Amino acid sequence: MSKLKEKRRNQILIASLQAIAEKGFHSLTLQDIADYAGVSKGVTNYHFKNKEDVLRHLLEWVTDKIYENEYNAIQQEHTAIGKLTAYVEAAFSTPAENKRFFRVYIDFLGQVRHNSNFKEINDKFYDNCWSIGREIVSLGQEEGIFPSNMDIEKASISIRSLIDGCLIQWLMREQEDLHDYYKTICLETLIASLTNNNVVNQ
Amino acid sequence: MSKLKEKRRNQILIASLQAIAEKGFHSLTLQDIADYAGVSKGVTNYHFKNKEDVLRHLLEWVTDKIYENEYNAIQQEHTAIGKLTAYVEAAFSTPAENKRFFRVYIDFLGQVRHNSNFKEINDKFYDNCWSIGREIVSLGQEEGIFPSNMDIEKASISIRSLIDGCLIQWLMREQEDLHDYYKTICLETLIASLTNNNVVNQ
Amino acid sequence: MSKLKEKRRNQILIASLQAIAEKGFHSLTLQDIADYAGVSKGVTNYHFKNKEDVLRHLLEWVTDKIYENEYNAIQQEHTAIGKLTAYVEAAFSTPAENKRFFRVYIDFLGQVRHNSNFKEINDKFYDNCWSIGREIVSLGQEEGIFPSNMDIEKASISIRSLIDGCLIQWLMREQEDLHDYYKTICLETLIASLTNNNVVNQ
Amino acid sequence: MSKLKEKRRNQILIASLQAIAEKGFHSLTLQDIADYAGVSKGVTNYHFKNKEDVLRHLLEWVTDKIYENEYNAIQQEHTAIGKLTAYVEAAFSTPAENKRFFRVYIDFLGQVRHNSNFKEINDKFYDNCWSIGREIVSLGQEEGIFPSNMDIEKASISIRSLIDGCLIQWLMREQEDLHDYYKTICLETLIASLTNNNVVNQ
DNA sequence: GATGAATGAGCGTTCATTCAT
DNA sequence: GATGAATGAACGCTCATTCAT
Repeated sequence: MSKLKEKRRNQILIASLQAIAEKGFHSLTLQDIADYAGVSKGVTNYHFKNKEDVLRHLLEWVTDKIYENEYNAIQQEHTAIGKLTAYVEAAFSTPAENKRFFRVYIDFLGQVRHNSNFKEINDKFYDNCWSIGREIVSLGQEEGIFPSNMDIEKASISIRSLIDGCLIQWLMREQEDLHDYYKTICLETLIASLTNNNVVNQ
Repeated sequence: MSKLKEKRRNQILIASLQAIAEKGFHSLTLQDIADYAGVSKGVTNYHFKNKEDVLRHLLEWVTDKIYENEYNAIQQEHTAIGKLTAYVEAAFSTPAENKRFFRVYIDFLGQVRHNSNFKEINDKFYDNCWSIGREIVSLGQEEGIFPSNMDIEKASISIRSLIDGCLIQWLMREQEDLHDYYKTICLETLIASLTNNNVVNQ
Repeated sequence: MSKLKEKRRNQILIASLQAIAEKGFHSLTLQDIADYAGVSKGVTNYHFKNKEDVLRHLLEWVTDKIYENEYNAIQQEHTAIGKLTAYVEAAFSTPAENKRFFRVYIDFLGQVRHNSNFKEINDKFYDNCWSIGREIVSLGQEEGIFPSNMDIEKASISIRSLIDGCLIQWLMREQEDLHDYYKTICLETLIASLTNNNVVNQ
Repeated sequence: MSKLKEKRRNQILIASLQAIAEKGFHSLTLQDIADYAGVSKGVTNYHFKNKEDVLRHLLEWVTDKIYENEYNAIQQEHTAIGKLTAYVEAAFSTPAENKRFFRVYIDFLGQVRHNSNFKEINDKFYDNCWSIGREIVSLGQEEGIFPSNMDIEKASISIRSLIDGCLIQWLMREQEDLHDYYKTICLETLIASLTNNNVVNQ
């Protein structure tokens, strides 16, 4: 595929992201995408097989972006707590960024069970998230601040679950000023659960 | 409102629940509702203002059901751990029940930000959930198994976040056999985070 | 199916027939059908599965009408030549009627190879036509005016082929005044071929 | 027009013929033509005014090909029956060739009445066919095997009608193995009708 | 000469909503 | 109370045509 075509496709994906972020997943029309991209109605179908194809690529793009952002963040830190903090910071990002990306992601969740392509992409996203969790937990165990008998798989699953759960609850409440509050809750709860020596996650 | 009218409305709501559980939120048509309810197409519009009105009542009904179920469960227990366990057990319910109710609830989440009625209902649901959390955390502090300086508000928020996060991740993976696994992870993580004496949730 | 529904469906079929007769098969839109039927655009899809379903029923209706008309005509006569004459007369009908029905039929022919439903209906039409031919040829042989060793199958095929060939050529020339001329040619050629004692159709 | 231009136009016409033969007249797109011709999408509009212009030239090309083939065939023979046989042989050609050319021709028939250009081309084709018929009938009368009082115009019209009628019926049945059967029926019927001394075509 | 990205009118189809019965 | 026929706006999608390169 040519550079130009690739650029056009990205332009359409970004337009779709913006359109969904503002108008919502379910009311998204091809006309919306065209309008946000500043092109004509037919362009989307010219560059993508169909609307579902756009959404699939968008989900992949969004989850990749979220993961990359989080992955890069934890690489900057070299302690378990440092990485964990960076992870949560990256996941929460800023209120604006979060709405732009994570809100669109939530819209996709409802579609996962109706679209195996979406499910596949989400499964990959989970895999990526768990790998971040494993990296943090392993390091914490090496550092001796996390119990050595802690089940890494379980822990990484619970980390992502709590992050998603907190983000969703924050987003649903639509109070931007609670952003820091939820971020703190998320991080504190993670630290508490991971550093408990009466660990049950075994 | 007459008993008959009330009965008809419930019949329609249950039919809608079933229809969404099987066919999905976005492909739900009034014809579907009528088919599942075994009535004619016009009935829905006769008993509800419009489709959105049905969905609003359904969301209310579903969140009430989820809450009631969880509330009743914790009333059976009289220790913090007992109540917490009962809470998670009730939230996870059975795979089938969970799909029936929580999957529909996830479908609604994407709509919350576009519909203030939906948001209001979800806010009420959160309030209810937090009250369950508060009850458990308070009792745990009285029992002395949870740190006395733990922030009850934060703890109750984190409890619900983790439950929702775990449920969503489990549902998205579509592997029924992981139901117990996720339930265990959820409960163990909650206990670990709540019983940590190096508590940071303060 | 109720009487009323059946009536509506017929109304739509007749509207489609008229629309195709005037505007052509390929430019026919659901809006055209609605306009000709004097109803709204959605009606067609309410009473038929889709556009193709309308066309299928229309082809069946048209071929049935053509056959019935021809069948009834030959029942009025009791000699081979009388029946043959009646057959050709009925097939040519009047210029107006012929345009209304046979022109639409020609439009369908191009679709037969792309639609097995259409092919099935056309095959049935051919079967019906051949049965008329067989009846005439058998009677002619009994009367002794057609060679007794004439192959009835072949003869009935050639009869319908000539009728269709003449009708198509007449219709393509779009000279209404040639209607009688072509009808005469068709009948004379049929009689000539069927009464030739140096018969080769054996 | 330059040789190159002429060559390109022929390339496009042949590609169109192939595309229609395989995909059908109504689903033919300019993209199809480009694909079959192995050129880019814009080429067709560069060498032809528009799509209809391509089809017009294609119809002309196809009818000319059919006629030429038939004309050349009868020039090889020198008796009426020989020429008639050669005519029918040429018209039926082989199953594959017939599908390639005559099936496309049938697709055009439905358009004739909506496009005066198409009609003109078809009228010319009929003229050519009738001239073949006249040549055969005249020779047969000279040879004394066809009645001298036979109407040459009528006879030539009936000859082409039967040929087209038989070809269409054979094509519609989509049974390749009936090719010889229909060819035989066509020829035998023609001979029977033309050699009948009780001739009515007068 | 040739390309193929872009356009936008127009298609078939869906479906919430209305309303006569 | 209940029905379901009818409506028509709005959707995803196709494709002939245009035109900058």
